[in-house]
Amino acid sequence: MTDLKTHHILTLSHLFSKGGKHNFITITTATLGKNIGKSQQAASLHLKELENGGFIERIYHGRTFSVKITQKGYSEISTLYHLLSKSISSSPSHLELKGKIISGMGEGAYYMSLKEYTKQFKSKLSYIPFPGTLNVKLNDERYIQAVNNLSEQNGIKINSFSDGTRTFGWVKCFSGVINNKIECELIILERTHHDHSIIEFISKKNIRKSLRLKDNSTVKIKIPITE
Amino acid sequence: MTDLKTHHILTLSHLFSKGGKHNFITITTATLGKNIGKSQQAASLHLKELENGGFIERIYHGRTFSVKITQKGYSEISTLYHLLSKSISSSPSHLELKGKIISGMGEGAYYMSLKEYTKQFKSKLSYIPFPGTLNVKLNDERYIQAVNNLSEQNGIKINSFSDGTRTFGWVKCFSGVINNKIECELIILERTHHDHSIIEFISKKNIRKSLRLKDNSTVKIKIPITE
DNA sequence: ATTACTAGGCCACGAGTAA
DNA sequence: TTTACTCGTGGCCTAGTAA
Repeated sequence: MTDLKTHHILTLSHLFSKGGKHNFITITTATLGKNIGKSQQAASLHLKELENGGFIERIYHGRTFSVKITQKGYSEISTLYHLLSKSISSSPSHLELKGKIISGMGEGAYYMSLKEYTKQFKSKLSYIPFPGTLNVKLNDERYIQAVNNLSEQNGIKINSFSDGTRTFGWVKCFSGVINNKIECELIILERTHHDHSIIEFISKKNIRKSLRLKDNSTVKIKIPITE
Repeated sequence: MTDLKTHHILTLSHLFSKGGKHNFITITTATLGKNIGKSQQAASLHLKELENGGFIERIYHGRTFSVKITQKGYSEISTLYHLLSKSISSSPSHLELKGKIISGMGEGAYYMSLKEYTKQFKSKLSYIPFPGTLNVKLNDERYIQAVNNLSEQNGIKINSFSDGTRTFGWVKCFSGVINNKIECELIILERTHHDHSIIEFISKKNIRKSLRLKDNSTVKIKIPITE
């Protein structure tokens, strides 16, 4: 009896937006119904229930009435608002991945060492990566999908370039931390189309050495999401 | 089919708070049910409906699953959040009163001219009021009730004092504007207990003269609410 | 343990309508 | 016009239970 029912949220919120917190506002059940996408009868019932619950108070002028939100009504909406606020803004705003170290073909290392890339790394990441990438195999579908989603976000963009013969694609970098210790960047390559079951990292340091990682070692990567 | 149903708000919001925006989170329908104050079955159904609606996506591992909020799910919660945000914060944050000018007994004018009051007015309102109060008769129950509510808020407090013989009560001031023109303060006196059908205003200027008001003239007062 | 089906109750809603 | 009643339908929820 004390809690606000979820189907009253829109109704109460509408009264709020009309200034019902401080003033008795004049409104008909028909227009209220239209505004909350329900019937006149539903609006009438909503008000009755809100009144019984102590969320609003009414003053009648013959058939019509004025309505005002009570302190209790305010705190209910306020509570909900802060609940959502928490959920949205202070929810763990990082992506967490787990996977195992594997050996790559030295391919990533080769590309990332090209001068046109390192120049951009230097200016955009403020460091020149250790020559070599760390390859991590994601063994869980949910991590793969999560990277998939991430890859559609805007990271730090390293532009593509051409040496006259061929084109080298863009690279998107997402800052993160491996095993809570080493700062690194997850790199998404233009050439890697959809398969993110193996991901690559670059860092200022030699990650493998710093963390004493071997093939098959498990690593945990946290990537903060900023929006 | 596209809109989020109100009874799913809590469910989705809970998934959010667990970090479900960026990660696939592992959760059982039983614990989810407990968290949203519903049964395990209801939680199961909610997830099914949210999935069908495209608000979440699931990955199954045998019987259990991981769940993640989709972009669509995010924008729904976000929309609701902003709706509430608008309702709460940018709702007309002023109290509006209407009433008619009446003549007082000169009583308020007398008290408010006492030096111990004017000293405090000078320091707390930055002006010494014109000697005389404007009395306004509120003829609508809703305005009276609104003032009733207001009187329980903290305005600018003018402290009570004693001259040795008797005590002069405190005065609470609420800044406002009469007829959109003259700045003034609604004063709530300690001695006025509950009846706010007649309210009094003080101002730097002579309100009656400035606005050419006579007895029975209708005035409109706006009092901003700051919280 | 887990998810999710079925059955049944209760409640929210809209149509019709009185006042 | 207005509010708000009654009544029927549909949908949300829980209990029980299968897998």
